[in-house]
Amino acid sequence: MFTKRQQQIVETAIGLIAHKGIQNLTIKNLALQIGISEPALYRHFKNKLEIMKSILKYFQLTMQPSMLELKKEGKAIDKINDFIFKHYEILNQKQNLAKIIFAEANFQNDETLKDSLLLMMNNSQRLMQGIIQQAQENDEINTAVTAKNLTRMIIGSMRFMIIQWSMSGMIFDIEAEGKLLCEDLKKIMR
Amino acid sequence: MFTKRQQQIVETAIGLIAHKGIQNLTIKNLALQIGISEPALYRHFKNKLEIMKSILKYFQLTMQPSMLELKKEGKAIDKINDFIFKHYEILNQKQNLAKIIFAEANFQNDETLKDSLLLMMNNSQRLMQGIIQQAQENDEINTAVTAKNLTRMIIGSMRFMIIQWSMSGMIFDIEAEGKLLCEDLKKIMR
DNA sequence: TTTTAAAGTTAGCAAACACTAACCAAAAAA
DNA sequence: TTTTTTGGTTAGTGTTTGCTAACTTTAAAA
Repeated sequence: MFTKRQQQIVETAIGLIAHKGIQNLTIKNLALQIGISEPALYRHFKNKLEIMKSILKYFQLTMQPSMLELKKEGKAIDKINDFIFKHYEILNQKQNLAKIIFAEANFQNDETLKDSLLLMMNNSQRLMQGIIQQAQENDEINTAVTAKNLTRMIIGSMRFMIIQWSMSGMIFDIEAEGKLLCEDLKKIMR
Repeated sequence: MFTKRQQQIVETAIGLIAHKGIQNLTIKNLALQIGISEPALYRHFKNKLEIMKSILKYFQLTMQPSMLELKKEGKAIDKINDFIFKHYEILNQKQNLAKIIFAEANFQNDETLKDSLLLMMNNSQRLMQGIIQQAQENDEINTAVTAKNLTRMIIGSMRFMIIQWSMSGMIFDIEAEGKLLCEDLKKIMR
């Protein structure tokens, strides 16, 4: 998928955006940070847009393990529980990624970027909603709240917690706090 | 607070960011859109950073009516209900603002911007959490879920819905959908 | 009526931007 | 061993960026 150098470039790019926003991602800064010249970057990526696209691809690859939790066999509640845990575990390991994964604004300048981000967002939302819907039919999850809104509460609260975490300078333990959130989410699902 | 021209500049700037991200907000684009020359802009704002700061001020002023709903006297559930309704009503009227109000990434390039955005975010969160906490003590709201996490679910689901709305091209009726979300949020609070 | 201040103009500047041309060294393939 | 490919380099391109100098018009104040 990515060569070692390409992965380094993508990860450095994510770091630059995480630190000072998309306007901080310039070819010059990227080359400087890595310690090679600007033209050398173009041996690994056609242009800046391709780097941006690769960041999204990197998102997808990195978050795949947590998505897979939702695709396993088993009880809906357990799948959602494992999804949340995996999610926070990964983002705790890749904190720069946590800072920009929900910053859709960074990918608004190009239509193809915007579209593929929307696709990723819709995929996870649809998957979660499908699981909840089915579990509601099986009487595993409370039907008082619609599947759509329950999905919004779960994903929304997860996202919001991650944003609070990254904006506050990662001062709290996201995995511990995520565990507590997960417990409370289970309560409203029953 | 703002002169007419300043307000026009701020609103146009919000429109530019909403349309193609922060990288689309340039002095040239701004002047072009308004129909004046670039140097004319500098008669109204010292520099670009002051325009960015004014966008945040404009946020605050615009969302004040919905914040005030939380400061009224009355039942917690009613206050939260009115807060949600007002929120969606305002953002439905100012759709460009809806597109960027939760796009924290746009204000990451400057420390002072980042700080004042964090302050605004924390304020609304603290206010909401305080109301819920008190209502839990009065047995008005269910204590099964902690006030902190209930706040995350409410604000998180609201934010997520607005992001879905703006990214999907505003294809659904946010006020109607917000009403349904509000009903479901009330259910989990009881 | 004269003076002053506010708000506009054209022309242009230095720095930053994404990217290219041309060349070179080292490693891999033939 | 020769050839080709890969991944670097220095130097430089044209364009865009935020912003300024200097001048002009319009309207309010004296």
